[in-house]
Order: sequence, then structure tokens, then C-alpha cells
Amino acid sequence: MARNKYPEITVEKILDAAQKLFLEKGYDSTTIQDIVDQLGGLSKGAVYHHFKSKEEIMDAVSDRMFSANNPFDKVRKRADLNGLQKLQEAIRINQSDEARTSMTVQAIPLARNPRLLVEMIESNRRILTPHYLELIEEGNADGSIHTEYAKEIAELIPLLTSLWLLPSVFPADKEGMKHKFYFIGQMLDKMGVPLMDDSIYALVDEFFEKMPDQK
Amino acid sequence: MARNKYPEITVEKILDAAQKLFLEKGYDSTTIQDIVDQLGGLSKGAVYHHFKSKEEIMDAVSDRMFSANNPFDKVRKRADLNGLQKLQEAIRINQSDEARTSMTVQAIPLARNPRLLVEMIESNRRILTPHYLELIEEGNADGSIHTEYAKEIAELIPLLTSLWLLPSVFPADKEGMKHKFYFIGQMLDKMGVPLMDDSIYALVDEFFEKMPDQK
DNA sequence: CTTTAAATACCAAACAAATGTATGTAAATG
DNA sequence: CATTTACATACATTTGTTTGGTATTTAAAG
Repeated sequence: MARNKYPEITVEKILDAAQKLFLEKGYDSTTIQDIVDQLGGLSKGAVYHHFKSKEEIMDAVSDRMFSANNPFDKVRKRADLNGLQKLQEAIRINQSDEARTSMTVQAIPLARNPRLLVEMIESNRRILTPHYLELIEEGNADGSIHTEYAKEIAELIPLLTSLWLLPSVFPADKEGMKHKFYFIGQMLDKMGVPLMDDSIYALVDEFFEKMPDQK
Repeated sequence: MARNKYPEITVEKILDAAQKLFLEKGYDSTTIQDIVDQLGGLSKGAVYHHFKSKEEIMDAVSDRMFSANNPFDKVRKRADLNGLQKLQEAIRINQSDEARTSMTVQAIPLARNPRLLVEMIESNRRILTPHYLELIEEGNADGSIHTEYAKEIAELIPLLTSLWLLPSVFPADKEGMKHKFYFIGQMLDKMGVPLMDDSIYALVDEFFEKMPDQK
């Protein structure tokens, strides 16, 4: 078998194996050979045919992890909602999405992989922050939000909800996580962005309740 | 010269060189040989005599960077101050300290070195957060602070002031940095911890004012 | 529809560079 | 004076990357 008809499948297999290993052992201590060994018969040449360096594999892995379909596209054209309501809807969609994909990021030991952690912070800032900013400014314009810190809040929401709420970086049990989330809600409220309403708290509670206890 | 009388000096030289290179080029692309080349005559054997791996050099470097003398020891026994005042004094000391050491962390391209960035987050959480927590709880007890989110705030202050205020991770010019800092102050205020007073704002303003413009 | 040329998916092995080790030696220590 | 220590030098090993080759698919031409 010298040539496969469906190379995309091979690429996926490589990324799956790499992601698993990077998360388990970290980028540095994962060797190309480790990846090859998980591929079932494929060779190192195959890997280097699809990716030109280990670095590039890492980039592809983090792209795939953090460029999940973002909920902002779905709410943007909802003319029936004001800025604040769009924000809330986006949060809701995102939350049920994460619940469905069985808490992708939450359970992951990102602390083991500094590169991935920083990539996550970076991609949040690049991709999510502008969307938050747009909606906050829309809310400021239509009167549903009142803040002079639109930019700051747009940067903080993704930072807090995805880094600060990562139990592998900031250890916390269920109750601790809930308390943190209430803090964020109350804080945003007092800063003029009453983002979290009961339906969101309910979703999040349910989400944390299903979270497995980890040491 | 086969044996040196003062090996500590050699160790320091190694750490200096390693730190410089790690920050310039990142951990991965810094080779042991690169470090050796900056050592003026010393050999690879010397490095491996003092550190048993490149990894261990990295650990030593980050230890040295982030275990700076913390200001909490100095304020703990000040019986004349209540919890809030101790917090404020600690912030003040820390701020003038950073100004004196010519903005160590602020100017550093930590984004280039994910390992160091994560080490920083980690060490902040391990070392600074407990100190903040202690003083916040003291303030809660003596009535100078009123919050049910002591733990959360103790975790957030170092996260925000050292990660979110890092321009190499969250790009911002002078005005942007000031605005962020005002946000933090106001936020803490509304959450029951009126930490930032005029004297602190003045210090911080001055600090940012001296900051070099970096695109 | 068949033939043929080109591109591609992959393998096996060699390469190069970087990390790490073993051994030796002279100065310091006690 | 014996031992430990701070290095140097040469060597071994690991690991990322490159190269050359082969079979299969795809595309073009007949």
C-alpha cells in the first residue's frame, strides 16, 4: 500500500494522536516517533509528508482545538435582540455547546502544556474579544448596557471564563467553580454589563454539577 | 584553571545567560551550546556539572525571576494598620519596587516563552494569592473590607495585575494600560475591596508614564 | 475507454544537530 | 595527604529533519 485514497483521514489520525500525546506528556517530551507509534503502521515519512515540522503539527492541533464554531455568527443578525440580549444568547449557546461536547476544555490538563495554554489565551484574545467588543458597543448604543470599559470587559470575559475557570490551572471543586462564576456575574453587573441572568446561572450550575470530581 | 574558588558565581553566570537567551529566543530554540558560548571560556561540562538538564536550568531561571522579595512580609506585623491598609501598603511597596528595578516584567516579551508565562501564573497563584487572601480576611474581620469573595479576589488580583497588564500578551499603549488599571480599581471597589486610593493611582500613573512605547 | 504522464501518499534509511554521559585532571578543602 | 569539587574533553544517544525511492491514484491525451 504505497498510496491512500483518503489522505484527510491520515491527517486527522496524526492530529488526534498528537493532541492526545501533547496533553498527556506535553509538547517537549512528545517525540515524533511517539506520534508515529500511535498511527498503526504509518511511518515517520508519512507524518513529514503532511506536516513540515513538529512545530506545524502543534499549530494545527491548537487551531483545531480553539477555533471551535463560535456562537457569535448565529446571534449577529438577530434583529429582534438588543446588544445585551445578543451577548446573553451567545453565552447560552456556547454553554450548551460545551456541555454537549462533554466539557472539552474544562477537563483538560492544560497546565501540562504551556504552549497550548498560551495559544488558548492568544486565540481567545484574537477571536473572541472582538466579538464581545462589538456586542458590548452595540449594547452601549442601544441603551441595554452602560459602561465606559467596553474594551476592558471584552478582554476580560474570555480571559476569566476560559483561563480563570480552568480547574487544572486554578484548582477548584464544584462549589468553588460556581462561586467564581457568581463572582464574574456580579462583577459584570456592577460594572454596567448585567450579562448573567437566571437562565444562564441555571445552565452553568447544571454544567458544573455534571463535572467529575478531580482530586 | 581546573577548579574555581567561587562556584556560585559560575552558577549565576549560567542563569544570567540562560535567562537572557530564553527571553530573546525562547526555550526551544536556545541550545545548551548557545548558553555555553555566552559564558566566556567555560565549557558544556561546567553547565552539566551544575545543572543536570536543560529543564533544570529553566526551573532555576523561573524560580529566580518570580520569587522576588515580596512586600507582604514587611507589612504583616504593622499593628498600626488594618487589613485594607496593609493591602494598600503592600501594593505601594511592590509598585515602587517594580519602578526601581526598571519594570522588570512589564517590558519582557513573555509571550515568546510560554513556559515562563505559565510559570509566572503558577507562582503568583502559589505565592501571592495566599498573602492577599490572608489580608483580605483580616480586613473582613476588622471591618475595613466587606466581601464574600475573598478567595476569588485574592486569586484575581495577581492574575489581573501581572498577566492582564502584560502588554506583550494583551497589547496596550500607556493610556490603555492606565484605563485597565482604573478598571481594576473600580471593580475591586464595587466588590467591597476599596484597595486603590489616590496615592496608588499616582504611583501607577507615574510608572506607566515612564513606560517606553512599544508598538 | 484505454493509455500514459504526472502528482501524490507513503516507506525506509540516512543525516545532522542537540542533549546528555563518561572519564580525566587540577585546584581547593578539611 | 586524602577527598571532594569544578571544571574540560571526548564520546554516545536521542530526536528532528531530509532524501531517494515505490506504488497508487488522478488527469490528460489518444
